[in-house]
Amino acid sequence: MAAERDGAPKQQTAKALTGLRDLVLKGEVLHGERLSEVALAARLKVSRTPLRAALQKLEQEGLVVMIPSGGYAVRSFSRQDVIDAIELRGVLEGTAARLAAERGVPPVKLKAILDVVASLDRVVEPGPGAMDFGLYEMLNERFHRQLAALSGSEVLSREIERITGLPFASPNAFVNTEADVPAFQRTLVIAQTQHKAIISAIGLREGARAEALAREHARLARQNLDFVMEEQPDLRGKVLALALMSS
Amino acid sequence: MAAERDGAPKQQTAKALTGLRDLVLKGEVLHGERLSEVALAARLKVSRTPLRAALQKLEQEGLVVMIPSGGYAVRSFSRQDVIDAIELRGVLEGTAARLAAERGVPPVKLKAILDVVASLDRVVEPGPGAMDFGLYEMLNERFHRQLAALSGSEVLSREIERITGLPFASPNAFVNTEADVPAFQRTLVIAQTQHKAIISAIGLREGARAEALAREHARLARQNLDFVMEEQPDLRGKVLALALMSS
DNA sequence: GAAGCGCACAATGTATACATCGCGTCAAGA
DNA sequence: TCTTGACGCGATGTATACATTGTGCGCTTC
Repeated sequence: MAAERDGAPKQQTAKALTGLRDLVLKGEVLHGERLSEVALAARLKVSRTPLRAALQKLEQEGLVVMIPSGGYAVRSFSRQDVIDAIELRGVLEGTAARLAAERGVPPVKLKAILDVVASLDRVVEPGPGAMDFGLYEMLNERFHRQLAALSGSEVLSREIERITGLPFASPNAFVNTEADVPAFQRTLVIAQTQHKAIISAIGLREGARAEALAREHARLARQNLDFVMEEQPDLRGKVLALALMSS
Repeated sequence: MAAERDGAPKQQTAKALTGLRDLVLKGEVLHGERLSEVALAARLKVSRTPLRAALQKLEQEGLVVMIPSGGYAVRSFSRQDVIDAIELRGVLEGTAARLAAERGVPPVKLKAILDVVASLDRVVEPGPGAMDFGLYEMLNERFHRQLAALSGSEVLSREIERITGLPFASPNAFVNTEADVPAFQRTLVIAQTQHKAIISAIGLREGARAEALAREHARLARQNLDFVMEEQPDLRGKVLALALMSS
């Protein structure tokens, strides 16, 4: 049959995409390993056509690379790559913050992101029970997405979304790890302070400050990376994204 | 036949890619127009499969967008989009310059880009004959490519290459126009001065200065854009890239 | 006459068959 | 024993056939 009976036809490529991403992120395919199209197609229960489309999209996302002779392989990231991706996110988000400050943002949008900040406050503040990390991730992602939108630049937002797609460059990349280490929980408080400062700077039209703050905010991720790599290497397994790192 | 007899099989997708890019850049397909796969495939003498691959790559490059209901359409860029893309190139190249300065670059690489600068000097300096704009474009592109490489960051270089792929964000976007307007030739002298200053700052490990200079360097493109749009609208036709602008 | 429904066409999304190219293996010769 | 060549397998790249979905037009009805 040309299209599937049960599953929703036309979403085969989405199925292949999410399936492939999972395989890569969970490390079920190793670095440099050549990705056999037929094997993957059989494994994901899709045809080769949507699978190749998914492979192409993953190449665009940067998770796989083309082999000169043909086909694709899982990309392996050096530690320097991870550092650079985090730095780049800081630069891009910094630019978004600066443009938002320089160009001004409509009050309704400012209010919306302030609401997110307030919600984050309630999550971060030490309460009786354990912190809801899932909720934190959701709100944190929303904050960063809205920050990108504040720039008013479609081009920039797209680029931020791209770099954020790299799993270890995501704003939430190290949140999972932090759940187990009490010292890490304090970094979330620091992050929240920076969130507030960034929005404050934008509201005051202080572009340079907003840019510097957003850059520094991304630096937090690098601190966490250094901590995981050098002081607590046993935590590496808990950060899914680092499964892609070669060294 | 499954593959072509005459042409090199496996390069059909490249053929479709370059052909499609030409069609879009030359404005032979209008903004928002739905791109019919069968029609394009027939026009470019390729099958639908490599054509769809090319369409997907062009979407990655940002020249076409997906239609929610399916298929692709030529993306139309607002003037703000063009401005933002230029700004973004400045930010990214600025980051490359800063990282190069902060991290240091091997002397052999510094020497290589200095050679390019010297060659540009010879092209820009007023001589008896007319200036060789083709040579300028080649050297200018090489300078910007090597500048990106000086950062030592693969991630950043890839991103710069991406944004530079947008025709109006290319360092050479407005060079063609300048050939006719004597006043524009002076901007090339200014640009060359900035080239030298950027490399100087990198050599002196002055990261902040290098970043600021590279940003300002991109600003030159925006000046040219403003000039074309507001003072000499008749020149718009000479800048191929601006055929993509809607307003 | 206008609005809503239904049908037919055309377009995309998917599956699969085919051709070519790269790579490994094996054998023969030096 | 090492090197070089050819052969075969398996892989990707390409073409095409098929199913489904979205869209536009015409008809019917109020």
